[in-house]
Amino acid sequence: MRIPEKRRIDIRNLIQQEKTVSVEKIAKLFNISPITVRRDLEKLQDRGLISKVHGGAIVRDSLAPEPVFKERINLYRDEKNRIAAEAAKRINDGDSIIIESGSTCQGLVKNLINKNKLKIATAGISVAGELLNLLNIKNDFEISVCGGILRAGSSIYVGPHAVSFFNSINVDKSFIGAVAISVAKGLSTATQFDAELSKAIINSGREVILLADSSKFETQSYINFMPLTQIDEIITDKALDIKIVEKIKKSGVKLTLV
Amino acid sequence: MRIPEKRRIDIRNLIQQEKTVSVEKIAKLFNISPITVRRDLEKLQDRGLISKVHGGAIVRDSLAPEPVFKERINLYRDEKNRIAAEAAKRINDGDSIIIESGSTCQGLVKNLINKNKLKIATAGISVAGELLNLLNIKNDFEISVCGGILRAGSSIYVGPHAVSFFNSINVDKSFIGAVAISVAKGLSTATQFDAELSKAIINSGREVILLADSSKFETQSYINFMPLTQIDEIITDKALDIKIVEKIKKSGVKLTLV
DNA sequence: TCAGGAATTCTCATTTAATTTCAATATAAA
DNA sequence: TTTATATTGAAATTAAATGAGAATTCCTGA
Repeated sequence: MRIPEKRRIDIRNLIQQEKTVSVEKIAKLFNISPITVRRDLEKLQDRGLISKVHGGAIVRDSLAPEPVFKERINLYRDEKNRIAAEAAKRINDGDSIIIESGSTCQGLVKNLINKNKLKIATAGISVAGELLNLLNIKNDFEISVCGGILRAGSSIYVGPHAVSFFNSINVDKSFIGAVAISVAKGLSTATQFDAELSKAIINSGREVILLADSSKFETQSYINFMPLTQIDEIITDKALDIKIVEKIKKSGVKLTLV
Repeated sequence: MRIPEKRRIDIRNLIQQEKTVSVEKIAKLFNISPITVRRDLEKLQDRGLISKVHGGAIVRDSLAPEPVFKERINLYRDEKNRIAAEAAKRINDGDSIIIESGSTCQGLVKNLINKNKLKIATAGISVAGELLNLLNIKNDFEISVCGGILRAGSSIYVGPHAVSFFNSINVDKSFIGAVAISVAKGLSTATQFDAELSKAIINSGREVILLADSSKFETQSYINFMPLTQIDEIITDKALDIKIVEKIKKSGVKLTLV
């Protein structure tokens, strides 16, 4: 059974992740004709979610004038901040933690200023930059970055080196973001690289806490890499659909709405 | 599949990075005709993103988005640029190289745009940022970053993880910078961490090329970690004292003045 | 200031992608 | 089941992108 609307959401997620995707590629991936792809893209554009361009589509803010860009950042900003602030409460002085990449996780860094003697590891390039700033103030932090291979447009290090880094460490808590979350199918990402890395990060944490705003739920990307039951706690915003809330609660995963 | 809009974004990023780019250069890099380049530049200019000038285009800085990593202030800028340009001549298409951190080495990155299929590794945080920008245009590059521990105020990753990364790779050429160079005592650094890392990088290169402006010579820092004879070639500027020149030549290390 | 050369613009032909129109199919509602 | 609505894809039309060559403008050095 095909659900066009679900496919559109997945297409949007793909574009968000890859920044630029051709019509041809989408058609092949979803097994639909180019004309249907174009119609999907048009619908997504009408909703302001992407920009349709000749040959495919790009993320909405990549070449947009300044004000639009700022607006986009403010989208879900409050939610992300509340989620990050709640997540920070789970961290005790002296903890060792992993912070994944993504804007919500990056927000968590700003909430660490009152903590002491943390050991923090990350694969996120901008998270690392943020942590480097923090280090000038909190010099009792030990900050590690995984290293690995850079991908164009990506904000994380990937590859076997990155994965083996996380395989070689154990931390009290892993804070992960997510591109797409489905109660039935678990977490999914656009590429195998991202999946491998997230898996390694999840396996390194004695406790795994997922940070995601409510828009990420009941969507899917390409590679399902982890059932939701591997997660210990999900922190999201109150806008989450009540049906999804119940499904998550039934699955046994602790859910916190802020 | 070509997406013209994606190419325009890349062109704009290139102009942001290089400040000035010629039509000819863009045409060659993106494999398009000069007339198409001009049409792209006109579109970008209409959006207020760049300024088209005779021969190419220049940045329009007023609303420029901030780079991921801050550029460092440049003393000896001309000298460093000449040294970096000369160093780039040592690199052939398909080479694997290591680029150490430091402003001279960072300048080398800007000179890689006409190379192809390079494998590049680095420990430098700003070098990595610069390479990430480059990757959007040169997607046949494979860029690895070592990872490791961050230190406040430092621009490299250090620690056993960083050292073991370089111990596990072999490259055609290592380009290293230097804090202090003495013909008699060799290279020295301020901390044991930096020394260990530089040692690993030097040992990983079949050929080791030292880039340093003339102010670095006949100075010493805290830890001597490597005799000068381990270096294959030194590239520096013409202001280097003639006595030092002779001493280096006598030591058997190839010296190039630019 | 002027000439020669380079860069740019203009016009046109070709290729490729996007849109429109129409018919068929699937899904949802009565 | 029947009807209405949405989705899909094929074919034809329209639009966009590209590059070549001629005409024009800009730049540089005498």
